[in-house]
Amino acid sequence: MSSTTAVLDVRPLSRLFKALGDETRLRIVALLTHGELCVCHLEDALRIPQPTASRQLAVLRRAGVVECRRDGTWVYYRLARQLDAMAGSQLRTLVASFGKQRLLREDVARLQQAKGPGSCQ
Amino acid sequence: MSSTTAVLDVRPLSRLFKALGDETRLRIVALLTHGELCVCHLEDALRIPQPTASRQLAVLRRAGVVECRRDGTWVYYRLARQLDAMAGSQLRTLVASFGKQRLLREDVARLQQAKGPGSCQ
DNA sequence: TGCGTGCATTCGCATATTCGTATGTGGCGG
DNA sequence: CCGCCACATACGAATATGCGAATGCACGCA
Repeated sequence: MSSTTAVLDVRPLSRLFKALGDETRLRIVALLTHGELCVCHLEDALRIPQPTASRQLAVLRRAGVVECRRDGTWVYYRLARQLDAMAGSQLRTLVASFGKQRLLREDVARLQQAKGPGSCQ
Repeated sequence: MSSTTAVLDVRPLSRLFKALGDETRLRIVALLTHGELCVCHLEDALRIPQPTASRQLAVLRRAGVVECRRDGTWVYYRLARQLDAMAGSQLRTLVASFGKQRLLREDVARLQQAKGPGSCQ
């Protein structure tokens, strides 16, 4: 009856957008679009200091955008599967857009092979 | 050669996400998904004070998310066509998601007919 | 057990965002 | 011309967000 009741919960979506509304975080997501990366890779690729990388990754993690996996000394980040349907649609659209950026793809490939296949040693 | 050069300009996209990263603004966009509305409609539907509506609409306008048209005393807002390709994709995905929300559609329809067909008189 | 490395967190400060309140502006009617 | 209406904008206070610098923590290794 009343249109004041939340007929649509926009909170998951607004949380996603808030996390993506920062250039550094968006560049991180762009890189992760092409596969998982560890923090040192992101620092190198984006030329950002280590605490910045770590902090922005924490923001993305708290927003459910990324998740991480520890492998010995290194921590690998990847995009997380979205629980909210609309958030999932938006992130899939974003991944599709970034996937079309050839230069970005090449950047990531160069980055990964420069660091050796699959690790940071 | 250097991967520091901005291989991908994320600024238009981050501007869009920053604008959408607020619950009130996202609810406004959700309503505008179904057609243009004047400010007083938005105030009523969202139960927000007038300066809040006006301010958030200004934020959306400066971010290029919405545009407005003056009709006498009233100002009608609608979603704006996106210049940036990736921003356009995101907004289209959002519109598609919101369009599937039946309750929201009904809310808007009720709102518009309660206010009379096409104006605020 | 001590040290180095990769990553996370804390602190302090500068800047940005949000909201309520008050005020300004433009258009219409009397 | 005056007053009303819809809407926009200018404050000021509270809160949030950003970064650099420093510190903490976990893991691997000698």
